[in-house]
Amino acid sequence: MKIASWNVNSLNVRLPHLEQWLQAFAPDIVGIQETKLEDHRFPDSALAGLGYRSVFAGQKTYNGVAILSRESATDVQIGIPGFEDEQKRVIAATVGDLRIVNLYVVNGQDVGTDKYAYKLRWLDAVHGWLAQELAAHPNLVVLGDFNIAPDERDVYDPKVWNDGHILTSTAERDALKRLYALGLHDAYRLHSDEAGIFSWWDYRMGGLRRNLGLRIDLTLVSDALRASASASGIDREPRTWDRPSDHAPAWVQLDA
DNA sequence: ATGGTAGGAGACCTA
Repeated sequence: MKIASWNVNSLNVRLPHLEQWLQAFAPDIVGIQETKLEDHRFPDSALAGLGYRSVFAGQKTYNGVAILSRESATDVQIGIPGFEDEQKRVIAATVGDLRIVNLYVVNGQDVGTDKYAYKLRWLDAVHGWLAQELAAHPNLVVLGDFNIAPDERDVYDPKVWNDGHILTSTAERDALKRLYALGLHDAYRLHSDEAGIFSWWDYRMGGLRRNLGLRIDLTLVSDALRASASASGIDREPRTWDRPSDHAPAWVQLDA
């Protein structure tokens, strides 16, 4: 069972890439972020033609999340319960015996801004909710664009990406560690301590060519799933295609 | 990285 996360940066533009990648990689479950599509425009019939069912929560221009799965999804939750938020950043669903939570974490703009404060508030709300989700669903996978690089191995230059920078500030990394403390594990780090493996490269400055990237797209598995997470990685290939998303898919393999 | 590119809306904002 392969489970993946991909920020497509506009599903309208990237649908051909998504279709090509679904056929090549053949994931069982995929969390998509930044669809930037209102629900009536979601291409669910095109994806059904490839064997994937879709649940989604979108809006015009920004944000937008979806879960694609070969098996049907049930108990769909949109947004963080009890947390008022106009931005469509969260969708969760049950697929088979797995609970899947797909997050498009707030970017935060710059440390100290209102958007940064919103990011920390938002992450705090996610923490409280995931504690409840874990209690109800021990087989939990939390995946998405976390907009946090967990540690120095996950950035191309720790001097640039330091405590004063969004995606790497201490408060953001501490918020991620609080999620780990619930009993969630970065699947990639279960099997690799390699540095310089990234999931996002800036469109500017030849970011991909020079490998100036960050690993901010994560798949977290709960304690109960930890032993079955046999492999995890990032599929860099779609980032090399013509007119790509700035993110590559991150994935985890769960054995039965 | 006080810079640059991409997407989408609509004559800037977000990333």
